[in-house]
Amino acid sequence: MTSPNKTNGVPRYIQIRESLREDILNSVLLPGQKIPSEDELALKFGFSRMTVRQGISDLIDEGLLYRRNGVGTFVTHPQIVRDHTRLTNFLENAKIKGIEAKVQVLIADILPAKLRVSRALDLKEGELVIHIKTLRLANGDPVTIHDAYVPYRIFPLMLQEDLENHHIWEYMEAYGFPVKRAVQRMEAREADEEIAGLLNMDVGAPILYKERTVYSENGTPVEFTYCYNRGDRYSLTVALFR
Amino acid sequence: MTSPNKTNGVPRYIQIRESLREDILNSVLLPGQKIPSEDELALKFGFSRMTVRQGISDLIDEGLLYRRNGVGTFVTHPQIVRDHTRLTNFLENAKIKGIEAKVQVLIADILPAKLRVSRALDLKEGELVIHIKTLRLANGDPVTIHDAYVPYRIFPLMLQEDLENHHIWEYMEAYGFPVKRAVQRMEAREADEEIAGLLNMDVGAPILYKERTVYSENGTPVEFTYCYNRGDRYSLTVALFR
DNA sequence: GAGTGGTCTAGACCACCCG
DNA sequence: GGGTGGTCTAGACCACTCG
Repeated sequence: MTSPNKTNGVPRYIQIRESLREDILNSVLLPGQKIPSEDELALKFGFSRMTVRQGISDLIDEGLLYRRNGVGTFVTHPQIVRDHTRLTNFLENAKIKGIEAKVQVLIADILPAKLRVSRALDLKEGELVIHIKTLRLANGDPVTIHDAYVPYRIFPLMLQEDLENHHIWEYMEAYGFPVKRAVQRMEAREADEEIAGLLNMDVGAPILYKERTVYSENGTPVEFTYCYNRGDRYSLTVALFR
Repeated sequence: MTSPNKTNGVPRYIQIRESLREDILNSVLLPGQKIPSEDELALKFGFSRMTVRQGISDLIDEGLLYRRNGVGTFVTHPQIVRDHTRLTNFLENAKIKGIEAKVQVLIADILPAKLRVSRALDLKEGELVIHIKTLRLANGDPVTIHDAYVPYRIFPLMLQEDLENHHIWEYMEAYGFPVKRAVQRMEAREADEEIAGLLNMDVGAPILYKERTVYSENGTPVEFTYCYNRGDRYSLTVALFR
């Protein structure tokens, strides 16, 4: 049942990784402390050093450990809120934070892409896009307006889906285009009349304006969205690496 | 001169990596295209497969390639502006974009940390922090105000440095605390009188407000900064991953 | 079944850092 | 010099995907 490269069906580098992670979470290994050397771990687990390295590398990518050449591998100080780096959607986010989320579809139609949208989605100008405009409410208060565009060619049936209770990303994954990354540009703007009306705020009040392009696993752009967020109800946290 | 694990002093996995990168940049390998299998590459370069894998893995981390189990390794569609994900500082950024940058120090003093700052920097309340307030100008126009706080305990000599022509991160690295990551929270706000005056804009105009905590390699928080960016002159681009 | 990536080994030598 | 991570080998078997 168990193949030679696994124990209990779990790859060895994952066993090492999870064992180390547990030691860190349970304060067996403390922040700043050196963990056992790769040779020691290899000996202790009875795995080869390359396998140990793979497990450690995963934790380094996660930011839980860091290596210093010629010195050792150490536990990172755990200050950082590690999430918020992740691309999550409105419904997921609300669930995590225990907020009652609601999505109201304002517009759902199909139209030819304008220049800006076609560029972002790598389409010819005028190629059809699905346009979904939504208002998002948290605990009953409007916080965000989304103007989303997705290529009709890739998702011709998107408008038949339940867009108020499921996020389009779920459907994108089902259609074979799992969402993988996004690039977003933000700036501060004043609310115009339409935005102010929908978000229930004064004209001229500050909003966080955001343009976002979302890409699937293979790099295909699958969504371009203009977002308007209430300045006083919405903040965005991101992590950057050097 | 050349050690057995290198050729021309360059590690083999880096040779493979850069060779593949060049092929992608020069469109020898096109977006969506399958690259040669790991076995083929190993044969072609005369390196072992594990070494080839290491080179490929780097490019996957960069987002240039992606693997599909049992199928192959493919070139990502190159839409994404890959940088902007990186933590860069004002001076570096300006240099890249060819903007003439200037930093004006408004305040540089030492004082006890208030609650917010002490929390972010993991200090006791009242512990000393260095406070550096700067105005940043791009091509002569003010765009950003920074209110930065760094732990006095770690960088007692920071105020002796040339803060207008060098970024504090350079000194942090020299002191053994290389900057590695940051978490920042953003929202849209209105300019108050002080901010409006310094940034040469109207009171009530939209600004992009940002709080940032910067961490060094080992996870120590080394800087906490309040940033006020002109809404009409400044936008921030970030990448997120799922 | 053929081809591909995923995992793993049991070694090896090197470069780096520290006392 | 001794310990550490960095790089590398020449194989191996497995799991997955596709035609």
